[in-house]
Amino acid sequence: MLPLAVGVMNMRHADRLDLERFLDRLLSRSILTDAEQEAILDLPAHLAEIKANRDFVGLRETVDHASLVVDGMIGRFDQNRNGLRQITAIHLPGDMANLHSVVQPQATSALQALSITTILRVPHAAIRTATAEFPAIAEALWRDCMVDAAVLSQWIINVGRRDAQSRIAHLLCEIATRLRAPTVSGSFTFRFGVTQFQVADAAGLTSVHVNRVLRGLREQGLVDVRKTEVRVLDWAGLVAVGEFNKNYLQTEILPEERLRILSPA
Amino acid sequence: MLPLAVGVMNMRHADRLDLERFLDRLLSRSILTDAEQEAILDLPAHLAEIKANRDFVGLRETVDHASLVVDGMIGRFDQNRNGLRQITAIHLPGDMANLHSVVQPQATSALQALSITTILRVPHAAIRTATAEFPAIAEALWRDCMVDAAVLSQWIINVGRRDAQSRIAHLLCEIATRLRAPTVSGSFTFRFGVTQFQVADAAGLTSVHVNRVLRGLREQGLVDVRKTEVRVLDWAGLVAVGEFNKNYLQTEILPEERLRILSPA
DNA sequence: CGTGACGTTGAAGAAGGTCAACCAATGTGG
DNA sequence: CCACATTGGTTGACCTTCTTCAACGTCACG
Repeated sequence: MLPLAVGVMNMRHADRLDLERFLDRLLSRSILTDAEQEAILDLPAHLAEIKANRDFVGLRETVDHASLVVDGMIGRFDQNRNGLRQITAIHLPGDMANLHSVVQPQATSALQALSITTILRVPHAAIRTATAEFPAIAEALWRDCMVDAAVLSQWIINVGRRDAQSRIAHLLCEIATRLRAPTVSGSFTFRFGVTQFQVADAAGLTSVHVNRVLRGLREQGLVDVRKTEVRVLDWAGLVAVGEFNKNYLQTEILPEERLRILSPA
Repeated sequence: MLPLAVGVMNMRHADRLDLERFLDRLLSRSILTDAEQEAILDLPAHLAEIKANRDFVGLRETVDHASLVVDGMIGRFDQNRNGLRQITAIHLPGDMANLHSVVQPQATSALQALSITTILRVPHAAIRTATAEFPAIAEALWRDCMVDAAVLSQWIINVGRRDAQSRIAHLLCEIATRLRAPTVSGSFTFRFGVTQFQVADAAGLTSVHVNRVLRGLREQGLVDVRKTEVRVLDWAGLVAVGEFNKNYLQTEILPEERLRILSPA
């Protein structure tokens, strides 16, 4: 029996670590008391593994849990009548991929793993119980959804008003920043695991053109995008080409700027 | 003193009517008790008139009130380094243009009136008081923000994966539907007041191309877009060209599908 | 009756898409 | 361990869509 018990212990420990990452994200913008933080870490959850290119939430499906990304990447997909696909959002480890489903359980777009991905499913029921007891948690979750919305809105200007090179550079800058990669002025590397097809779906381009643009970026000494990793060669240059300004990601909110408005601490 | 008193009465009455429109919007998706509804109708507010093309919320500005559109149209603007502008969202009468500012007061994009517009400013402080007393109000507001986010995500597939004709047709269908214009199968008309420049900024095109596409739509007998109004000639045709499916707008939620999850009624 | 904002049109060019072929890496079954 | 299939990447030739630039038209308003 011992090995099983240890296994369960490890499992619970791992869940808590992943929830901690989500909690950190909330705490970077909102203020929560110790009891509230504990309530989030105590959320029940179970791990699941999703194979690449598999929808795990279908269009118009009604879900009863939110999905915390643990490892890998998830895309939100829509498509037009010709079957042309468009990724409208990308979710990275630590993100709750469909937090909005807590108040709006019917999905308006599909969720698909971009590469093999592990998620932690958190039941809506548990989240609702926590928010009912602690309204400040609802506020923190609402605010988190609003950060996602700000990212959506940048995505619109990206596909609407930037050329292919800028667009892809911006996308790479955003992912590097959200992954908290060490964006030093020189060169650094982060894991990627996304095909050129998927980049095309995110940028609203064809994979053929993505291929050519990536070559261009490589030849200019800005980035080298490989199948498994991205090697940034000139961060400052990439930021300039992508017109990237990380302000909208709201990752660097000072402690005194964090908010708690709907109920006193 | 009488005329003044009547004036004030009318003023208060008018405010309440406008808040009622906002409340109707909330009630179409959320369940609120009589007391909660009353709390929303009692929100303090004051009218303001905005001239066309005037920013009334600047980028990175911190606001202390939300803006309910009473009449006219408001656009959310972003722009790239070359000054190319992109409208990322349009707000119509009955919409709270920056409801998200309640939990996130620093604006990540600017708000500008598209034509002469009157708004009702509702102080954050009052909204916060109402949500603190009634958490279900917070839930309804959060859900409303999520509908806006679903619209943003459709906007991405619009600019990312549709050609100019589809894109503009989709935009017109969305506005007609959100205005609750009588979208009968035949022809009907709705007020517009948006220049071709602004349509171009919304669609991620140039105004020259918008002009040509509008001519094409007119010649196909689908719509006639004038300066002051849009005359839809063949709604079904326009919907087909724009690949428009109003599901994402969530305007037709049945009473039994409306939600109230974070606190009991 | 001018002036400015908006709409309209044409000609030329650039950005990106389409089609098609081929290559490289990985995985799989015999 | 090899033959083959599959997936993703690379490249070229050609074509379409949209942009750019520039001019001119038209309507409303002071």
